[in-house]
Amino acid sequence: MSKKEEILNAAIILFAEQGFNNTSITEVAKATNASTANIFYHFKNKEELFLAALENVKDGIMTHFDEYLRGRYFENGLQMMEEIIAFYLYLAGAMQQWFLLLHSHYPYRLALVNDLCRNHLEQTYNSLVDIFERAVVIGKEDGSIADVDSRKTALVIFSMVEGVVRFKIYNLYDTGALFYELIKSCNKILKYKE
Amino acid sequence: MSKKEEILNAAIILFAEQGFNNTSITEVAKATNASTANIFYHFKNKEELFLAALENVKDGIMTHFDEYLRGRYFENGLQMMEEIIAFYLYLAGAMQQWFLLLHSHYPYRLALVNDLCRNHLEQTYNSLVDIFERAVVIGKEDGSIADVDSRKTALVIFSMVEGVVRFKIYNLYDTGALFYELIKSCNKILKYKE
DNA sequence: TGAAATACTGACTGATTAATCAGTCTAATA
DNA sequence: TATTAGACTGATTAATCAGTCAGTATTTCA
Repeated sequence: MSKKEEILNAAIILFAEQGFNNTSITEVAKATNASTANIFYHFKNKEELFLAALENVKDGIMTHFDEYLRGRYFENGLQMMEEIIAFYLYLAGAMQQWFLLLHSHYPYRLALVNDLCRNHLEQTYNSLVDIFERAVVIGKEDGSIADVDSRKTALVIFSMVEGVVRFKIYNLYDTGALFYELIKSCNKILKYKE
Repeated sequence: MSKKEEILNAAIILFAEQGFNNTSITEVAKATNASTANIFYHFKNKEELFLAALENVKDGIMTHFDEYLRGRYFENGLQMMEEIIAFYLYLAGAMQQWFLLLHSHYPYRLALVNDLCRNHLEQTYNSLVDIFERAVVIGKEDGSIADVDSRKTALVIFSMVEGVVRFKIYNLYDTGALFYELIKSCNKILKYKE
């Protein structure tokens, strides 16, 4: 791993755990045995380091999902949705820094004035909702899912899962005990037509 | 309004919009035409100011919900749940600063080392989930809601609503268009037994 | 080997930070 | 009117911050 990658990985963890404004360049430097000047050699300024971290998180999530989905066979759309949710919750636990970074307020504030930041966030979320939507569309075709609005239903289920992820990474509720309830609720939303 | 209350209100807005670490005491002072020294006269330090802000948010949410629920009549538990969700989303829009503060990472990090902070967060969320649970229990009694696990179902629905609130305050998706889908999904979760 | 490009550092700067302190103002009361 | 307590301020501090710069290692390749 190059020094640049090392700095980037340390930045992701520190920004995620302590926030952007509470993480100093000196801390990132100490964590990687680099000088502060070296960090500014690899990254123009602190904001650009954060954007690189956010992009890295985006790529990481996408790569993991692509790898998970590639070549995998699902019985039907409903089962696909269940497994996607399970994988999403697994990933949020295994790569907690990524989701802490995505759940922090800073990038959303930055996105209001920085196009690159807005693009990273949009791409991340749209790709994820797309995966959820794909499961709904497939399920509607094979009959395992009722005739619902694919996009909106995918969004509601995604927001439900994101709510649980937030409880998990913020230590609010024991989400392990909530998992089966989440899957059951998802099933009801998808199976029944109202 | 006393100077102390004025400072507290400004602090809530600034902490919510910019985060704890990105808000300086000087900013709070400027916003209230006070000296920085005066802020430290009313609040021991910056952290205590934040805790006072968090407590104020907790009290505000509780007061608004108490007022909303007091004397109100609901047809049945299912309808009560629908109206609670609608009110929660209304409140999250009207008092956006409160929910921005509650969704920021800082208080959850502070809660790990500060009992008072942990208590504020626990009280806030437990009170809210309690309200959701009450609706489920009432609905199970009057037959409008199926025989589900009251607490867990309340938690899943609450996390779904919190997910949508996050989308709303972070400007991620147009949640107005999602509202009816949210209510429909909630209905399915509560009406059907699996 | 030597030169050029890349990677890296120590020392520094001006700005900003939370917090302190000695002392002033104001309003109520005795 | 004199006393006093609470509210408030200006000036200051030591520490920390992001970012700069001149110069030194290290690597690459002709």
